[in-house]
Amino acid sequence: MPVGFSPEEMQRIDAVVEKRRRVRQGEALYNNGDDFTALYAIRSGFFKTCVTSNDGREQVTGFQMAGEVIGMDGIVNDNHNCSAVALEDAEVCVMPFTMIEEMSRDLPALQRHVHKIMSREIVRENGVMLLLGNMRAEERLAAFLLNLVQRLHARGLSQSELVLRMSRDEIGSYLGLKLETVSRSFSKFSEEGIIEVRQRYVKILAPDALKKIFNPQTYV
Amino acid sequence: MPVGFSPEEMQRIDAVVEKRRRVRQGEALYNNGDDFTALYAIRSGFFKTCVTSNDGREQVTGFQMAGEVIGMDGIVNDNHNCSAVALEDAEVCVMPFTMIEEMSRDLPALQRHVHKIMSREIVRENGVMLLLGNMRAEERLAAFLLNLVQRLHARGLSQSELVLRMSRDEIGSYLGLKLETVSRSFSKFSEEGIIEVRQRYVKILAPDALKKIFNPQTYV
DNA sequence: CGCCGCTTTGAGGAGGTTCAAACACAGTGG
DNA sequence: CCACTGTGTTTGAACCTCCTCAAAGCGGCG
Repeated sequence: MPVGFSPEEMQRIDAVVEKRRRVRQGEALYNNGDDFTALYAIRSGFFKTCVTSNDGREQVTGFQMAGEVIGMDGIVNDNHNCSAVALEDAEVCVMPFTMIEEMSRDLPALQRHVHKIMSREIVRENGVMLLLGNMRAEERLAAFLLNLVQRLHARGLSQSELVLRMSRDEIGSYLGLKLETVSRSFSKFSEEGIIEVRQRYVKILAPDALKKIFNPQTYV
Repeated sequence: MPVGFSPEEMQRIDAVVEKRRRVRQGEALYNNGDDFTALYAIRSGFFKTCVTSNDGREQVTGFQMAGEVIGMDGIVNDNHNCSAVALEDAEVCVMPFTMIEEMSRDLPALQRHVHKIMSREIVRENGVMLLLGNMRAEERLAAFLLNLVQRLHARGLSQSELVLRMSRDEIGSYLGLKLETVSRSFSKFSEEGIIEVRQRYVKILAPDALKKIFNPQTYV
């Protein structure tokens, strides 16, 4: 959330953010087609968002963690275009979008903040498109791990150890790979001593090797 | 642009939109890294937007035509995250973003409009991710052609004939395929009597067949 | 006409998928 | 306590799609 508001302003902002909602592991915060009413700020827990083609193929479009905002997909058509499912028990702030719009008319800093959040999502998706369109399996997985650990580190967690909240299948869906390919790539990294893997526990032993895989040119 | 404004409001909106800029074929409207100052509404012409990885791989993230707005990628970091290149001579409205923000504080309908445009872009990119992550070459190309012709049709052009503004290479980059694969898929469609192709001229002979390829399940 | 960029087409190869089986681990119940 | 089940993961082998490399074709323009 942005900073630099007066006490009264903070009070108004708090009002938007006061409503909470708990989502249990496996439950959806919202589903494709649901009416759009609010954006959600994740207070705790871990989500995946995914879209589905009408013949049933699913694409995970992102994994979101505490501090991130989801639901922007619903604004265009007043109903959600994707589903957000909790990968672990979670709590979110429900921020009614009409209130956000109302307030951001009075508070330029908030307005700018909202715009930045949406723009950040556009830029993130540009990056995923680059990954899906150009990278090979191991590059994708390296990029994924580096991104994940970097975000976790920004939240005070380790920059080398992590416990994946999602299955191989969900990683594969996000990266445009089959779960077997994800598993094989994990094994390969492990054999090469780059990471240590035991199920969902991952320890990054050689972050530079991962970065080199992700972006070969830089290190040649 | 939204509707339902009073005369004075329209006047203010016109002021935002009054500045024009011409971009010749092959020139960039903005480049990756450029300072972000404005959004651009395309008045005429055709653009591609693309991101580049630091080892030089390029991913076309979209093709944009008259009536569409580009530049939202620049809002987060106050500089552009991708490049927008004209594929044919083009003219855009330069809409300074500070003016957009200022005005949308006064005009809720404009504010909502801005939000929708950004949300639409997020949703569009979700769709591309689904395409890149799940579809095979011919499905991608079918989806691409159908999307293109639908957008052209919405602008009063034919719903069966079109002239591609982009090369096979650019189509391939957008679809996560090599140009040869794009070319082969075109040829395959042509052999099957689904389309007629001569270089960049394409005529869709059997739109239903294309739709069937794009989304097999629906027609089984 | 001859050059150049783009496109088409072919042949061979690589990376990822598919199918299948075995394994790990958590939870359940005898 | 341990076998039993179910879900998720790993690993192997065969296959397929798409990529790579190469050459020829097309079309526009000086």
